Amino acid sequence: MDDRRILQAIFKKLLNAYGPRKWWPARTRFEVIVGAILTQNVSWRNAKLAVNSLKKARLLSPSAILVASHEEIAPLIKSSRFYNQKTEKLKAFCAYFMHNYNGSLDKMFSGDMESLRRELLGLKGVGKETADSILLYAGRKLSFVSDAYTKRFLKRYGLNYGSTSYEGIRSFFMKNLPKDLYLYNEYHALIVHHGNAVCRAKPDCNGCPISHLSRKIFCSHYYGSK
DNA sequence: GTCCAGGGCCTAC
DNA sequence: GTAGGCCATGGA
Repeated sequence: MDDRRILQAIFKKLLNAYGPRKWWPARTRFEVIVGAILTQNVSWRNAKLAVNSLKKARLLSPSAILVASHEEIAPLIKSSRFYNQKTEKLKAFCAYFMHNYNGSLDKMFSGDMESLRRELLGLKGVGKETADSILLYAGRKLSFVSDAYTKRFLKRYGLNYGSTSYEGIRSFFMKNLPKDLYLYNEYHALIVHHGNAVCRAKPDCNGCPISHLSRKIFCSHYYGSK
């Protein structure tokens, strides 16, 4: 089987086993962006607590975040860890967003995807994973999200012998998957779910829905090799 | 008590 | 280009 077929077969098995993950769990596109920043290196549970605190304080809008002081925002997002840095990241994004797009998500996402990606990457606090999450889950753009889970996933199942850098992994998926938003959306979410909830809970691979598809049967605990 | 989550920045080499 | 320190919560 070539890479395309393997990726499709794995997706079908994951989707069948776990069902649609329905990402991103947010009510609005702006909430997706805030969540993407707040979930950096912290569990989604803790990030969500912070999002809800902002919402409760009526600070879940670009203009409100821009006007509010650091001292107002930071305590509200304490649960998301690194709250001082994340306060500045949120304010930096909102300043950029209001200044360049007048607070219009439609306007921001209307142009060329790769140039918007470069723009987002130029912002303080927006790295590759966050930029791609924003593009895919808030902008519905065909930008595949890679991360540490994806890297371990490919290693474990013996895929992608090429570059294992972030960009290498991203383009591996984008080259070998049909250009389908639903597929991009669910694939990343399923990899995270599989690595997080299942492989970590059952390190012996008992019940793993895709180990039989692996080129390199490697069922020891893949979290041992970050 | 330890470990680690849906990272990114900065600096040193 | 990459390795390491930093940021500094909350649940298991």
